[in-house]
Amino acid sequence: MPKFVDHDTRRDEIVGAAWRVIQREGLEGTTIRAIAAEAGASTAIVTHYFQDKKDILKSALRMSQSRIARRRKEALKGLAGLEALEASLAESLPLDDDRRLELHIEVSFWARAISDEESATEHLRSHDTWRAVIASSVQDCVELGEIGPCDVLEVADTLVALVDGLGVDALMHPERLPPERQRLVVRRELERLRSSTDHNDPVRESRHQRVGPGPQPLDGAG
Amino acid sequence: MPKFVDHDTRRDEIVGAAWRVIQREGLEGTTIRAIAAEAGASTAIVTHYFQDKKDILKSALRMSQSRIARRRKEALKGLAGLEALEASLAESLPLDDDRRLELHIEVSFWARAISDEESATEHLRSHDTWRAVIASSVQDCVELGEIGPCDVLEVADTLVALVDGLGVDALMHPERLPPERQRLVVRRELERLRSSTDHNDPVRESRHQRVGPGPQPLDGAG
Amino acid sequence: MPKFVDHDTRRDEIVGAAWRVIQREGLEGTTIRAIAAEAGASTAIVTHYFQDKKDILKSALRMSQSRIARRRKEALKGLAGLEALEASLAESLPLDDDRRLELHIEVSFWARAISDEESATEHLRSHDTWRAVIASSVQDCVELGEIGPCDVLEVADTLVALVDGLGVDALMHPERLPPERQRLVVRRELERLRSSTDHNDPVRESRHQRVGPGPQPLDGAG
Amino acid sequence: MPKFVDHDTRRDEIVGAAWRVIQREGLEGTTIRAIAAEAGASTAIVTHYFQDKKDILKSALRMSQSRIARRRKEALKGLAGLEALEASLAESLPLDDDRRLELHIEVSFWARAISDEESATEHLRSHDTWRAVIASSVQDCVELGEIGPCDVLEVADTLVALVDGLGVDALMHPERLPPERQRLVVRRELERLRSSTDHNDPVRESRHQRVGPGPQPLDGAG
DNA sequence: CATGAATGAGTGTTCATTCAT
DNA sequence: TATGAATGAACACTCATTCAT
Repeated sequence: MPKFVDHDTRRDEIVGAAWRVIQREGLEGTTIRAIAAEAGASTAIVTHYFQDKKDILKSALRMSQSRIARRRKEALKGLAGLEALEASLAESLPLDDDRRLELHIEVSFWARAISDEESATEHLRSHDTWRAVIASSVQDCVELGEIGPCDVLEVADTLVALVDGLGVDALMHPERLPPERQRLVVRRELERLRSSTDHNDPVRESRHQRVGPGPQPLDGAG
Repeated sequence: MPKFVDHDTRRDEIVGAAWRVIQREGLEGTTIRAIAAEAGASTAIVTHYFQDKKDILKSALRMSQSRIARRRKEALKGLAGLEALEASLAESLPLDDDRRLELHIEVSFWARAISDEESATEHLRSHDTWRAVIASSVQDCVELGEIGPCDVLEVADTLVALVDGLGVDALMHPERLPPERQRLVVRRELERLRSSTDHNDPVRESRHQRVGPGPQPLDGAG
Repeated sequence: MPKFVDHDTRRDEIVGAAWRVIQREGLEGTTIRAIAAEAGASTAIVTHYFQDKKDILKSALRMSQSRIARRRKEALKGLAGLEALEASLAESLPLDDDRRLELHIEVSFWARAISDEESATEHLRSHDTWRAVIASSVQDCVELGEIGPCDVLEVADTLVALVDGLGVDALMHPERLPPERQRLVVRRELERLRSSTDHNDPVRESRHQRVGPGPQPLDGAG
Repeated sequence: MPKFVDHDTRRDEIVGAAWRVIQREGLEGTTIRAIAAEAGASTAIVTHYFQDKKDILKSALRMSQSRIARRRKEALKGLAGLEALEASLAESLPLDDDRRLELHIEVSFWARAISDEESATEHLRSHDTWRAVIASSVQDCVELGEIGPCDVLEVADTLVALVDGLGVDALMHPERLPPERQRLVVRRELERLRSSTDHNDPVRESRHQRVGPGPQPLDGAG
């Protein structure tokens, strides 16, 4: 007659505890003991639900990544073009406590992803997905004519990098980069993206020819 | 008289060893023992030259920061406007092994700066300086007429965030963002910055007279 | 359910091991490693049952103090007057191996109690109790008429000091002060105490009726 | 051309520094570094003037012992009998800062003398000398008729133990046993010694009218 | 399912000591 | 004579992990 405990629920509780510890103590200061204490359980229960410490941390990271990914997807619903793009980018910024927590977890694993091959692969998996989403969203803007023809992947790399950097800067110095400031930076970037391309293109409807190696998106020669 | 050893030189050697260990093992895996071994010395030598572990790590970070800062300053020499701005931004990117190492060290301390107040202050010190340098460089571009009037600080925040994000992305996924790709992203961002603002400035030709070597640093299209 | 181990028993075992190490190696030579080895366990077990080293040592001292206190109390049972006093004092002397061990532990902390405020307070707590017991016992002798009226607290200070000094002298030089010698010193001190005061008490015979087992505890002269 | 430094003077300075460190930090907390710092010299100089740490500590103890011994001897000058005895005993009590310091040093080595054979021998050397001095002084009192015939060595053991215990008690709890209290305890002890014996001396009646009836307290021979 | 007991490896740090100058 | 450099051993303590219950 086992206790009525949902295995997955218990796991999620522990991952949640791990999140809070990581946020409070940093990844280095995160110990199984601390996670157990935060979850109000014994030390051994953590290794009961997870293989080992690595396993908990990986789970914590993955849950963070999947939550952010879900948010981004949901942010796109009902929107299109630049509006959708901006909404999606905003989901990766630490605009409120929830997103701050999730992003903090992610950033905590960045250093690891630089040194460690396995962590790098893990990170690439999620990062590539995001990059593809952004690229697709940019492509959508182009097709809608909101921005002129351009190297979509390069723009995606730019936006991803901008939001990554903006996010970590805001986490480190929230008073310098409060939510409104972050939004402004992203909005202006998108405005520049638009104005730097579309004003050169009076006949932009026809523009969709753009594809392939394409014209010179940057020097506005087109 | 004591043994002939230059105190500062020895300290630098140890900091160098610390760098290599941080790069190889990550900040968490960096132990005094490992640093000592890397420096080819005994454990106790580290606490002979440094107060404690915190002291070594702080020294390692500061040396990294000051080297990057020096590079940025030197990159500006003899240049002006967008050319100078681009050169300075490039110095913060992991374009070669030296810069990769230095940036890796910096990024390793980011997570710490989010959780820990003291680390945050330490980071802010160096980050603010950089932001000011970039802002001043942007202002220079405006005055030169290379870009139109704009919110200089906001643009600085954007560029700093972009380079921060681009740097860490490139460190994590060097094959995805090789040096040339990084340069391209930055160049295009500056390009957009120019084209999105200067068309609002009909009198820019006159202003361009002020400039030194060349008005169109990026594509020379004119 | 966890392993069947009695927590307190295990703690006592470790304290016992600590005692033996302190006796053998001295307080300075007492390391957690040595205690663990003496207890036949791993190093970490000590910090499993105790907060830290300070905690073990404090426990070791307190157990020693409480054992001695218990002995003193038991020694008084069924006795009164000088007989009781002598018995109680004797319990603080290193007359056999058990008492030698316990006293050795106590003396080991004396130096600490001189320098360190906290240790001093800790020592005072136990020392005051003892002094009060002795004073009360002396008072009893006075009331029984075995010794004449006197400054009871001063006599208590004297006896406590004598036994403290005699104990440590005997621990350092057991061959010079074997058990019989220690007993003799105490007995003669009490003898002097009696003979130097009781001539002032002409009515002491009548009072002696009150006493229990025997009125002339020391020489039985009546 | 060597510096003009008197070897012995320098040694004494270091020993003095060691004293202060022992008093402040306790014997366990006394490190060569701390002694060197206290003496305002480098670490290596300590091992230059002394073989090793043991050597410094031994020297510190011996200097303390010899100072106390010299004091005791000087205290006897011009005095005789009980007066001399009391003066000599007083020199072993922590009645002022100097004596407190010296006694503190001594007591710090007691625990060591219990465990360690060599320290015990070292202590015995000085303790025996003192005991002999006291015994001789007691003998002097007997011969002067100030106290009656008695077991001189036993009385010496008593007085030595009393002063040892009183000294350490006063060091641990100076507010409980201020100088005056210590003197009182010793004086009363000597008074009891006198009054409990001298009435047995029929040839001294004139001197001690006041004595009572009392039997011979110790041998009960009557 | 859950837990306290127990461990061994490893942490930063301190120490007395030796060495070259 | 004097000193900083350098070391290796030892310290208390923490950790992730395993085991028996």
